[in-house]
Amino acid sequence: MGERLTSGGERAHNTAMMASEGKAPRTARGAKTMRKILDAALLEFGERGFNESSIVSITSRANVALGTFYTYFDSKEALFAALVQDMSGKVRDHVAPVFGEATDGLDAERRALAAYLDFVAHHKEVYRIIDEAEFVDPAGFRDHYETTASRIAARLAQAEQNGDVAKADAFATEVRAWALMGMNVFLGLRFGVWGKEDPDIVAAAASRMLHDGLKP
Amino acid sequence: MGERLTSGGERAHNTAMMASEGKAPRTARGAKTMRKILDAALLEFGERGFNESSIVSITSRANVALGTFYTYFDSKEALFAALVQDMSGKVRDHVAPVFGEATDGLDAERRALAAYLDFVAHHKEVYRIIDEAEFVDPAGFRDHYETTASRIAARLAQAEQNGDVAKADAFATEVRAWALMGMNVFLGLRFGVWGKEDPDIVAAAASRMLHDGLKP
DNA sequence: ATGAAAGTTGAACCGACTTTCAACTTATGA
DNA sequence: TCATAAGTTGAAAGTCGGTTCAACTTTCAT
Repeated sequence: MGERLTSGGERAHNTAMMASEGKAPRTARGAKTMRKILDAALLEFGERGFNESSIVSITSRANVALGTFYTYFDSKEALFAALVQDMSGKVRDHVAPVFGEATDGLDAERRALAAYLDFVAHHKEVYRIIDEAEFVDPAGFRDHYETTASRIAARLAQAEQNGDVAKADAFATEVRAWALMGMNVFLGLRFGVWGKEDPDIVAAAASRMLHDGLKP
Repeated sequence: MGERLTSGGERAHNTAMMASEGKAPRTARGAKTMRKILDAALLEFGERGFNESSIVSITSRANVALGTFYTYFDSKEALFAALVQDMSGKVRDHVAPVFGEATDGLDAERRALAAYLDFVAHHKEVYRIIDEAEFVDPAGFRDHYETTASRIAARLAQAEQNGDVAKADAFATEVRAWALMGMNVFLGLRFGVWGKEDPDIVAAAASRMLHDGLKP
C-alpha cells in the first residue's frame, strides 16, 4: 500500500483531506486523484453552476472514471461542500497578507477590500461558488460569512482599542462588521466580477466614505 | 370568451401579465389561475429552493393540473424569472413609501434600511428568491441590482445637490451606491433573515457609521 | 341557443443524471 | 516474491421530474 498521509484525527475543516466522512485518501496517489476532482469541480461549478454541472462531466475533466468519484465523495452535494471550505480558505489566504502592511485599522480594511477585489476579478468561479453555497450548502455558507464577520469585528475592536476608529459597543461593532462585509461583497460583484475597474481606485473611494462618513 | 384584460401592448416587465412570450392570460379566469401558480411558486421556491422544487408540487399547491402550468409559462426557469420580477417590485414597493417621511438624504437611507430589514424579516422567501436568481435567472438578478443601485445613486446625487451629503464625482457616487446596497443586503441577511433584531436599532447603528464615518 | 376561443386536465413520454458494484490494476510492506 | 490494501473502472440500474398533447370543460359574444 502507499505511504500513510496522516496519523489520523484530522479536524473537520482539514479541507481536501476529509471530503466525506471515512473517505479521506490514504495514499499520495489517492490524494492526487482527489485533488484533480476538486480542481475540475471548481471549473465545472464555476462555469455551469451546481445544477447544470454533472459528475460525468467533472470526472471527465479530471480524467478519472466516473466511479472513482464515489471513492472520495458521498455525493455531488458533499463535493460542493468540500469545495466551499476550500474556497473560503483561499479567499482568506489571499487577503491575509495585506494586514501586515497596513498603517492603521482603516488602512487595513482599505487594503483588504482592494485585495479582495483583485482576487474575485481573477477568480470569478470562487465568488460564484461561495454565493451558490447559500442554496447548495447552507451550513458552509453561513459558516463562511459568520467566520469572516467575526474576523472583521475582531479587527475593528482592536482598531477601536488603538484609537484608529471610533468607539462602539459590541452590537454596533457587529453591525459595522456585517455592513463592511456586505459592502465588500457587492463591490466585488460590481467592480470585480461584472466590471474591471482598478481595485485601488474603488477601494479608495469606499474607504474615504467609510473614514469620513457621508455628511458634508 | 371572458372579458378582455388589456388592450395589448404591455411592457415586458408588466409582471404577472406576461410570464412567457405569448402566454399572457386573456381572461380574468386565466389571470386568477396564473396568480395561484405564482403564489404557490413563491412558497415552494422559498422553502425548497429552485432545484428541489418541482412543477408537480407547485401546481399541486396551487390546486391546478400539471398541464395548466404550460398554459402560462414556458418552463420552470421562466416561472422563476417571472417571480423575480414580481419580487423585485414587491421590495421596491415596500420601501418606497418611507422616502416621503425622510427629513434629509441620510435620514432617507436610514429609513429605507429599516424598512428593508422589516420586509425581509417577514418575507424570507423573497430574499431567498432574489439571491437564487444569480444562478437561475442571471439577467433578472443583474437587472434587479443595477436598477436598485441606480435608484440609490440618484438619491445620493440629489442629496449631494441638497447639501445633505458630501459631494462626490459620478464614479464615487456609484461606488457609494453599491456599497450602501451591499451593506443593506448583508444586514438583511444577518439581522432580518437569520436574526430578529429590531430594524430601527440596526438601521440606527449603520446610519451612524455612515453619517460620521469610522474615524475617531 | 350555439360555436368557437380560452382554459383545464393528467397520463405518458422522454432524456438525463446520480449512484452502485463487481471485476480489474497498482503499489508496497514483509 | 506475493499477499493485501488502496485505488480505478465503466456499464447498467434505478429514479426522477420536466414537458407534451389530445380530449374535455367552461365561458361568453352573437
